[in-house]
Amino acid sequence: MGDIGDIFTPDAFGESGGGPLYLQLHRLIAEAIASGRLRPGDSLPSERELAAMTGLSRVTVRKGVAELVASGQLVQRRGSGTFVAPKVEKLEQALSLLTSFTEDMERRGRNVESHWIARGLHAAAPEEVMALGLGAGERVARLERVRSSDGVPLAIERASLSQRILPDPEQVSDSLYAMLESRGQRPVRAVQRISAANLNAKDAELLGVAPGVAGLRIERISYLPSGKVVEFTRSLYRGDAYDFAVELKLAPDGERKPE
Amino acid sequence: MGDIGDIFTPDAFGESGGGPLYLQLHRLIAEAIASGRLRPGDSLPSERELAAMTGLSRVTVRKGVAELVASGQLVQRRGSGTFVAPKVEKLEQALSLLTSFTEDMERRGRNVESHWIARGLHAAAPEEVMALGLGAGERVARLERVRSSDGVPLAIERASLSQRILPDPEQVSDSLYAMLESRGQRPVRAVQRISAANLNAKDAELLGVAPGVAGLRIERISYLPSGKVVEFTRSLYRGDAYDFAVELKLAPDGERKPE
DNA sequence: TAGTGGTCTAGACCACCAA
DNA sequence: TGGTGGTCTAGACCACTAC
Repeated sequence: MGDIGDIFTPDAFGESGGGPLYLQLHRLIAEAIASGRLRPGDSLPSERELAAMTGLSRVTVRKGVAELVASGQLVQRRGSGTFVAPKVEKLEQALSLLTSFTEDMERRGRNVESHWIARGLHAAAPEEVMALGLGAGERVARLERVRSSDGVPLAIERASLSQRILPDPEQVSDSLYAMLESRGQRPVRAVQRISAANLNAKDAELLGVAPGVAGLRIERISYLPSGKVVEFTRSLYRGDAYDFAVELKLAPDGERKPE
Repeated sequence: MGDIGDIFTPDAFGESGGGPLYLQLHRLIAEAIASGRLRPGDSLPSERELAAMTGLSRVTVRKGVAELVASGQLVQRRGSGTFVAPKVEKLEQALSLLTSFTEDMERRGRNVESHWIARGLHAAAPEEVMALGLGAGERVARLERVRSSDGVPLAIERASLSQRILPDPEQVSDSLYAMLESRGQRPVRAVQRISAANLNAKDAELLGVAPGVAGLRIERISYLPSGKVVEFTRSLYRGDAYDFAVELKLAPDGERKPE
């Protein structure tokens, strides 16, 4: 037997002085994962068993486990059990090139799946009017989808384009950029803003992770050579599945801005 | 009186069919914040009061509140109460220029405070040997500090440099880059990797937020003109306080990489 | 000292999944 | 059907803060 039976014993608690009991349990599990005694896919003892093994109440066990679930290290399935989360291979992506998700994935030889959540023409929200520089009453095409690769959901993409640029959103199949290119309206420049946020319940479900897991939020506004705005896209990437890479250069003195 | 008394009534629960009670409470509070009925700095009723007002148990109230604390919307202070988190002004930073935190802040006229956590020479960790390309037995200077502006902690910075480049880490006062420049070893190029992660208890405390809040993790390796590595820095930024901005360009055909 | 959040318990019922 | 996680309760004690 060995492994799991030895990890969770009452001895590890109480006198060890390691603060609250749920934190001690948390640490115990985290260390077992880090050290490889618990490996991705392994199942943990049930909450009730864990409680019996450690001498804690089930409520306390749940609290200790909850944080590991919230940070994506454990996965819980009702009726089934608690498991060590499968390791996600981190994808590295260059951040300074204006490429589309489809192209990125194809370049590294991975397949792409898109699951449409919504696709259609709508009245513009104030945010969209601002970003796209729309006139009064102008409608927007909205493309909302989950992007996956090899069956793993990686990102939620919510794109908005003026109806003038994309009158028929239903025509977009896989690659928006391919579609735009065929219409001679592929953007050549874009500005992105990157921040981090905890995923809410809805977005977490779309990405197949627990609510509260950290996600990368990227807002992109891209432009035609003429300077006209093409798209306004808000994306949410799984924080554990993505690494964005950027190369920085020292600004030449001439480019350093005053103020 | 009005406001707060009206928000939390038993009527809002039970029959409304909105799923688990703690989620209903969560939604109730989140909406009160979003709509401005609860404003930054406002205090919520105590957990016991809230339980009495809503007819829920205190455990359930705590669970409903916990998620808002974990995502940074509420702040709890033991012995004092629960409050709506103060609004943090999001700082925007250009990601394509190789500048230091100190310079960034000065450029926008904000003061900088550094709180040293550790500063000294150590045996190199494997990760550091890799990143810095160290020889056997070579020691590293470690600089670990919390960066704040106007009293608000914004980032944790953990920098490692070869002892050859920075023999005496104690000499670094505020700006590492200023120090390097004075020694003629200012980097001119760097590569960064950006991802998102939930802050652990230790880092969260350093940044003055609740554990589990989303943070932006940035790893930077920077180089001298000669191509030699200067520093390897791992930073954690508060996800709610930072926006990194990048400009993207279409890769000219000649630069597009095969494979 | 009175009130707050932080921890912990024992026990209950439900929804779901697998055999 | 038996076991799993998901929700919920009432009550207790502690550590801390503000007065």
